[in-house]
Amino acid sequence: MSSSSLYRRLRGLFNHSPSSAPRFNKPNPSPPSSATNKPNKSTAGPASAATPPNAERRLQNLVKNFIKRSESALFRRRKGTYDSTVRRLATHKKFSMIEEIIEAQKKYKDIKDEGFAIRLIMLYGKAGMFSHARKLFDELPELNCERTVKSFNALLASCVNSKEYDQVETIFREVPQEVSIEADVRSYNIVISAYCEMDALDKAILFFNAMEKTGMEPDLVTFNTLLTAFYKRGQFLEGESVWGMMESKNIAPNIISYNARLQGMVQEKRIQEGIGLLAEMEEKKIEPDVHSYKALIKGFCEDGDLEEAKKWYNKLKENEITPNKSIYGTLLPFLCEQGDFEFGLQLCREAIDNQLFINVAEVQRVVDGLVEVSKIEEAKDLVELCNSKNYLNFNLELPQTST
DNA sequence: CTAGGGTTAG
Repeated sequence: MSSSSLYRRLRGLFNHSPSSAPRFNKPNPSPPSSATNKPNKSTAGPASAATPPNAERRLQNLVKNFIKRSESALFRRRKGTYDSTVRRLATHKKFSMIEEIIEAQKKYKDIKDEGFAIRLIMLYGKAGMFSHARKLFDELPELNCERTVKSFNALLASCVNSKEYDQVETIFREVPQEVSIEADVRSYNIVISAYCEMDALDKAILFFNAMEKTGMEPDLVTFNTLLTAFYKRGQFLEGESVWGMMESKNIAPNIISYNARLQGMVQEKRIQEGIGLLAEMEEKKIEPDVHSYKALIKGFCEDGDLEEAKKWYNKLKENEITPNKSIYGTLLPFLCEQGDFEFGLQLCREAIDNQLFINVAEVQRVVDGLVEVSKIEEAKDLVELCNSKNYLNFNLELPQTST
């Protein structure tokens, strides 16, 4: 099938769908729109729900230390520290502190490096402070920082990260003209992913088509964005269309593409096809990962097939993949439902070995089940094991038994 | 600077 007929097919799908007006998600619940922090509610009354004084002081110290430490050039390369500090401040809605930290970075020569500037723009975006991101972007020339499509993309991504969805299109359309920058494939990908996040897949496809019309070639990321969006929402046929389009363009799917399709197949109850897809991945030397196995395990759990679910869990282990919390979260309730508490016990022990945060209710269910089948010693061991782990913060108890 | 992902808060 030619690529253009696939395009028509896909477009057709959308023309006939009950296409609705673009739906914008609610704006960020607390987008700081001005440069100043809102005064705390605590001023309105006695010690209420606002940041407690101790926490407030800790955060102030955090900011002070951060600014002090950022005098060191070595420190300024530590992206992770910047990320985690801003994330922490953002969860406490300390936007003026974030501004303080980021503005303090502008006095270092690093700001002439576009990469550094991009990091700061992205930090504002992740904190939900898009207007600050925009301001910094506008200031780059006077800070002697070269401004290319990369910082434009950072600005656009910040817009999406701050969930200022209604601004994305305007930014995409207007900023390049204002500053003589040309959008690239990444710019398009960011806008497409924004539409997908908004659940406006019809707009995503329209934009995808528009992109093609300008002669811009979609890449692997473009396709993965669309594949994930369709398959995740159970629009399997549309996903398959996109997959076919990707093939016709000779873009080789990677693990992300395959996992998206695998999840789509499982959702469609086409588990056997999914197993076939996993085999295809292996043939192509794209090693299935924890998410690939998770898809199959989930499928078999939903199918009530205990043997197959356990089988795929064992295959995951054979391939030396470390299960994550989602594997246990999928399997444990199912094992309890099926009365396989021994296997449940084994999984709990493993999860704890791996220091995973498992769900207390799930573990309690295993404990109760073990007692029900008179495996009192095992139940007791599990209770003690869990309660002894500080990180879990559990306080499990053995259910009463009639002796 | 763009794609998925079962995550603490400090």
